[in-house]
Amino acid sequence: MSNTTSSETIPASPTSTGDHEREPAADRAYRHVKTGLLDGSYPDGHLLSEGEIAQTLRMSRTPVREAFLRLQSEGFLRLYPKRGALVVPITPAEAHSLMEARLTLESFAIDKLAALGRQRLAAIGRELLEHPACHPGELSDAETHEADRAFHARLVAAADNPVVTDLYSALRDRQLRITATARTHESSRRAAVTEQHNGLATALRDGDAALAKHRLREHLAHTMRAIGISEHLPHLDT
Amino acid sequence: MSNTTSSETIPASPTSTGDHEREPAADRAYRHVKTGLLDGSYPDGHLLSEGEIAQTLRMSRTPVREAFLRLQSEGFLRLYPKRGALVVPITPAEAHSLMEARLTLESFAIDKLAALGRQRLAAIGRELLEHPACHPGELSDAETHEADRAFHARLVAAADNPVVTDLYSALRDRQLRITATARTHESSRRAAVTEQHNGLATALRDGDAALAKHRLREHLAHTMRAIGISEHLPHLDT
DNA sequence: TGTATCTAAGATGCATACAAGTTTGGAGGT
DNA sequence: ACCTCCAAACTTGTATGCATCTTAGATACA
Repeated sequence: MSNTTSSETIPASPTSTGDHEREPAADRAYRHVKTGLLDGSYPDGHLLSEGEIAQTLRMSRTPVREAFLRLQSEGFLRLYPKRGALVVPITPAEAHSLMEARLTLESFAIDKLAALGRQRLAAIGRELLEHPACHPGELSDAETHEADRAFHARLVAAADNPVVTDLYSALRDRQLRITATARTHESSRRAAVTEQHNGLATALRDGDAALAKHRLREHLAHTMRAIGISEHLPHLDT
Repeated sequence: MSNTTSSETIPASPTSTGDHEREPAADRAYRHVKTGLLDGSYPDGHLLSEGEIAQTLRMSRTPVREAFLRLQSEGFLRLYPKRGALVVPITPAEAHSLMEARLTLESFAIDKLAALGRQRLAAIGRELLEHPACHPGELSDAETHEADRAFHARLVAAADNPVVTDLYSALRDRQLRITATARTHESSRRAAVTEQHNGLATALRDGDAALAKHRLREHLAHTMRAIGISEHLPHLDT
């Protein structure tokens, strides 16, 4: 048996190039269900079945099953053997936990950048000040959200820790579902959020890690208030 | 169509009761591959195929595929379309990232407990002082490792944030693979590790969060040194 | 009415078959 | 010796069928 095919030539592209030339069925299923989850088509506690989705998308259950597994690992679904896929109910407690986790990881990024040197903080601060999320403009709701996501993702990525970056992006997806569910009129918050982003980026540019973390915490607390959950967040520095 | 079966009776047990009465094939496949990954049977860069594993375990590719998907989501494998499953190579950089992430999450736990009140810190400190990981004893390597894992997991769980607890447990599994790969004679470290656990628990019991975080950082740095990676970890408090 | 039981419907778990992409190695020309 | 091309042997992607488990609801009975 020729099983031990070790140390081959390194495969080229793990992530698809983004081209959607005949997208795999599993990916379509994944996107379809996730979209439904995010826009509220599948409410909390809803029980999905593989066959149901498969029929809708005109494909077999196999790729749908794969999509379900992915969504379970991301915390969106909970699979019950022989029963179905439960849309994980969003409790205020979970939303709170998510926010705490975000605060933790973003604070880590700031701390690490600070440990790497004030100039690193300043560099990312300057970069973020140029970011769309720091400038009011006529953006659609979706664009605004995407800008916000990119802003925070950029900060975390700057810490140059791929493990943390991955964890963080998974959290953001979950939070997206929460904010989408608790439909708050984004537009009214928008000005405040832009201002907060500016404040955070400015603190970074000035090399003030403590202030940056403080403003980050305020920013997240503001979001929590907007979606109506207890805005208390622990202080992460002694 | 009777699709909208919302708000059903809440399903009972998501996690199997632990009984292994005819364990599902997918679980067997998962355990088999993960074991092979952890004990080094599948070295870095090895290319696994579904069929290979399926043949070994005398089952079809379907459950093996499911196991591969799970392992990919946990960061052990990287699936290449039509090519195979690559055993993710462990680079020193990744080991470092993992440790930073662990430090971040465990430090969060300490901070949150401190924010919840000194007595909460003390309570978990007292509990951890009783833990096997704090007492030298005649334990096998596996038992020692399990105790260590449980010790840290308990600390994180005490912060009462399920999201963080989940993230942390995933990280621990990945670290297990690293320490298993870089076979260091655990036994020689054991006394020192036990001492470090004691020191950490004692600091917690005394309500000294800053000292606890310091000792945690030292503890993790010690581990990093033992497996031969750069032991530099950022200070997470300003 | 209330309750135990049985049955049918619907769900997943897994095996199997086939389609399609990728790699590899050699035949054949230069 | 060195390309070029092609075919066979891999791989995964997906569809389909059947076994099994779960559960809701009808039915029979007290």
